[in-house]
Amino acid sequence: MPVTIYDVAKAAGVGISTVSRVLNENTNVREETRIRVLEAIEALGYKPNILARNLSRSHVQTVGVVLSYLTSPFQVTVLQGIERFLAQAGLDLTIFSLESPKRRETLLENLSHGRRCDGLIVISFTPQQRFLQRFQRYHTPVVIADFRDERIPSVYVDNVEGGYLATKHLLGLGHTRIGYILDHTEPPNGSGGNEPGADRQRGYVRALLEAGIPFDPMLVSESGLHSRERGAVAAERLLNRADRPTAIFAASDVIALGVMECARKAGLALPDDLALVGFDDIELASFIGLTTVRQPMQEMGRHAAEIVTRLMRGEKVERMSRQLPVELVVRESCGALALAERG
Amino acid sequence: MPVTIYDVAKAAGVGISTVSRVLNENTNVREETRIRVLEAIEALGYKPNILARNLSRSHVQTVGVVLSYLTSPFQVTVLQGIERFLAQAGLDLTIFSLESPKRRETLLENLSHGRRCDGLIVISFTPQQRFLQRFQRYHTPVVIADFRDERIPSVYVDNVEGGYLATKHLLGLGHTRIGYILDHTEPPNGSGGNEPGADRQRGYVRALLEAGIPFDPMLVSESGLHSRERGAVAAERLLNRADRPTAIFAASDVIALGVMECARKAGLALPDDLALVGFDDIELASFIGLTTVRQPMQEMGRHAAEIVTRLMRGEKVERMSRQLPVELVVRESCGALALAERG
DNA sequence: CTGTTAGCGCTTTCAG
DNA sequence: CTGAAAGCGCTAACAG
Repeated sequence: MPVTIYDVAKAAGVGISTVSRVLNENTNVREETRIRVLEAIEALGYKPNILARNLSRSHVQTVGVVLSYLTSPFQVTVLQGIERFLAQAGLDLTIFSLESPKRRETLLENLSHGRRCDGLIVISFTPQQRFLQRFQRYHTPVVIADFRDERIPSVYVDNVEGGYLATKHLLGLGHTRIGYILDHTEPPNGSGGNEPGADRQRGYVRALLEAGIPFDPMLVSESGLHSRERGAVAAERLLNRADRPTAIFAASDVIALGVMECARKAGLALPDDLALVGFDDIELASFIGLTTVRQPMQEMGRHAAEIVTRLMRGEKVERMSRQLPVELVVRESCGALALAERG
Repeated sequence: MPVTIYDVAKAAGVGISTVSRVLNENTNVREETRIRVLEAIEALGYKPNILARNLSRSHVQTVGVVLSYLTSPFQVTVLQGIERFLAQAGLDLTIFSLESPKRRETLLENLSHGRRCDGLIVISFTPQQRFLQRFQRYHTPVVIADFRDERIPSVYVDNVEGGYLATKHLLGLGHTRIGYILDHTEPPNGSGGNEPGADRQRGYVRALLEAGIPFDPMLVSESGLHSRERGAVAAERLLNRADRPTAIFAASDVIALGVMECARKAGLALPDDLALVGFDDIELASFIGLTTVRQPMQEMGRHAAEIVTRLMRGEKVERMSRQLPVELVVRESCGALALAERG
């Protein structure tokens, strides 16, 4: 029913390959013929069938993005950066949300087989070796955002530096008992790479040591996830101690939110009773006046998208992996939002 | 290079159509043969080529979601609901972010032509008639979330009721000068349908009238977008008046955030100097203790996804359009986050 | 420059 | 039940 390349060819009085040529902007077509074909296309309202084209070219003009939670402001912001780049590049973006670690396996299993996308961007984790190999066999480039892995192109920040900056700031404020809350130490599926949370901890420890303060493992708490609830629970462990810290460095703003919530319940006022520094600088941070370490989230996405895109086109990419800068953003440390007694 | 259906057929000593049959779980295959084919598939590590399958079946196993901003917590939450449903249904999800109204035209233009997705979910706006027709010609079902349009399946809430509930609550608190901030009155591209913001205003007016308070147009302010910044600007117009309102109903939580920011700058304490009610109940609302009208965002996404999916399969859908309930969630109205003087 | 022809890998009649 | 063969609509050699 729909008009095909044959209809156009017939209408223009040429062969289908000529139509294909003008469609693909191949130069080997006489201007005159080109016009004629274009007119036929216009007249018939012809639109190439993407499915057929995909099969022929064996690609799908799509890049996939694998992220763990659509609920994470950080990941969604990275996604924004990716989306913008891809949109102007004329590529489709399909998202795969993990939600559970087990889905990660099965998803990657599927993804690495069928040609569902021409390139893949993975946010905040690194796929296991076998998947990487399979993607390679299919010539599907994979790049990671927010995670550093020597094996594949990665876009990340200097998390050690970030942790250092945050801690240093707290130290500068006169704090000596500084807690640290991270998501988790162990990579969920033990597949190499540098966990951001662990790196931030290294920076934290380094700053401590430089200031002559011994590292106290009891001051580190794991939340498991980057979520407010879990952050609050992790904070509670720290804040319930007799020798509770006077300041906390949270590995993400979302966790910091949990800390705030916990502090509020405990009747601790920020920043007087408890100083707080987050990480990421999500949109919300400026609203609540949270001091944090800013990561260029959109930029990360943009770079990752640019890299996969070029790799997909077979272009040579100069810097396959890129480290982006972090920056400490000092705010009133939630002072603007003082506590009020609950009803 | 990769193993095809022919390789499997040869290895199993059958014809390719038989392999195809077992692949598609067609019953007309002798159990014995089936096993043999399955073994060959296993042995060769065969994976069907999706591109070829797509061309043959002329579909892509993908549904597209068109949203205006990936920065909108509301839309992202609806997206979550969609994603969950689609993932378990084994369908891919590709997202199209608008960002600018002009992109909307070109995007829909493209989308409505090529078979890039088998179904489409549009969030918070309604496509123009010509696009709808084109999608219909291609048998691509379109459903809308967060917008009601008689022409196509829509999932929405009773916004009039929502506005009524919010206003009624404020009235109950003793307020008589209640402001209303909405995104915009005019549909950006004048394409019919019921604008949520306008409906909420109807509920607002109704509540006012019922309480014997005349509707004052000067108490309504437009922000243009659902954004904190724009919300703050719109709030400023209201709050700068000599006869400023003592309460504000914001058409979204994000706008309410802007109102809070504005109030903070103006030195107004919530909820004492200014009462506030938002709309949506985004994740953040509970954190800051904002009273709001909850919409079941994930549910909206889920329903929309379910409807397109069934429509794609040619199934009959009982209720093509669905209205979901709204609910007033009373919180301390930001009282928990009292003001503190700025440095 | 341009037309012919052979696939891309799978689904789907249509005969056996 | 099963195989042969004809597409799906487009791209890409390969001859002119």
